[in-house]
Amino acid sequence: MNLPATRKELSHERIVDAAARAIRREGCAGVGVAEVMKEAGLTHGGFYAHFASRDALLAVAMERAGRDGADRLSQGMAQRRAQGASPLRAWVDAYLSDAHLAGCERGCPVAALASEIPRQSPDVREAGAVRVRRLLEGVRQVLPDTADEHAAAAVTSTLVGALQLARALGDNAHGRDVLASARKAILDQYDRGVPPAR
Amino acid sequence: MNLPATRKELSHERIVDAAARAIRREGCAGVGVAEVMKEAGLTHGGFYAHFASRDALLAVAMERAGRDGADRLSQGMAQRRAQGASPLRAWVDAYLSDAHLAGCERGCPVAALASEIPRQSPDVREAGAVRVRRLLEGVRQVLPDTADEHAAAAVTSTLVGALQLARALGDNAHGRDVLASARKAILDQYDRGVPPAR
DNA sequence: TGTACATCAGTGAACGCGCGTTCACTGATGTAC
DNA sequence: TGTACATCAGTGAACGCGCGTTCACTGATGTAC
Repeated sequence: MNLPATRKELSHERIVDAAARAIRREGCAGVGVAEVMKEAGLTHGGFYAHFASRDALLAVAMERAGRDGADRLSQGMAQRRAQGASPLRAWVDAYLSDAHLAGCERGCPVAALASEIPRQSPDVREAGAVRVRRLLEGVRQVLPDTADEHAAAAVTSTLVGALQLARALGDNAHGRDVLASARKAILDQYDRGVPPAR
Repeated sequence: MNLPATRKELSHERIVDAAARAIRREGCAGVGVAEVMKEAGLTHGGFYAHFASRDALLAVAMERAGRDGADRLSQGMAQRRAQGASPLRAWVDAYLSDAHLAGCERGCPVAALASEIPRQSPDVREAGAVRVRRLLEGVRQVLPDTADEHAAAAVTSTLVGALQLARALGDNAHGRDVLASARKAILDQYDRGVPPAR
């Protein structure tokens, strides 16, 4: 991954990174070519040397946002794991954290964009579907072996839904209540055997 | 409600109804003044005799979509109640039905729009927050008395999240799996005492 | 009941702006000898 | 090592289109007498 990196490749990285933030912050419809290029320190004219179209950028941005979101989530998880939390508890706490509630721009693109995905172009829809599948897989891996086959989909639904409802409520205090409720429901049902670490 | 109804009031109804469908079908960004007016059987020029701006229409459309979605949900619930299902089971089955998965345009606007709400104008955000609160309240009312104070928020999160993930997956078969998983998780946890009616 | 007029609801052309996309051009980087 | 040239990456003006919004006008509805 850390190959020589030409000047163009460095620019490309900055564009994708800016777009991955913009798509989560502004939504698919809010991503503008000129704005993204400006945020990458370039002018809009050069865009089409990097991407065939705005839609092509969106698909790549969706993928990048997923990996970036997963990275941040892993960091949050690692902290809680170090404090003795089970994998599931660490994941849930990181996903439903205040930082994730407020930090849409750096968070999970599924939570930030889920309801828009079905309305996007085929490439973007496919990239979105991949992010959903990855998220389901990630949750499945932190669930205890005792959880049945349905658990991952149900838990992922609760996580994504809770973050969206909390954000949609606007009021941060009510939003945090929703996150806390979802957290409690998930852990009561799937993390009973493990004692809370704190 | 069934007052005389002038010609203008009838037109107004048609505009709001068309917008309430459009906002769920196309998303907030996809609602166009001209398209809505056309769907209402009018030309775009007359729009500003009915609304101060496109944004004002969106706020009203959000509210109307919520009531329309609740009406449809009630119909689906009534059928299942007649078959002997508990209120919770009837609600969950109606909300996670194949009809709701496919029929975004006539369904719950929270499921159709949740991730877009935080990015809308203040009026639309407020209308969206009201829809979320109403949905939470509706779920609370069908939960058994034994459910704790957190249950409504957790169950609502699961319902909304499941529908969005299912739609985002694109593939209807996988989508139905997600809905079935969410349904099972909710009913196992909150509807244990009541025997399945079918 | 009939006529003249005022008001109302809607029409459709036009305006202005934002945005995706194109393209001729520039300055920098790299290569040949 | 130095010079000449080719290629590359990015610039910024311009184009075209869609869309929200405005407005002068029209035809229909309702009212006064």
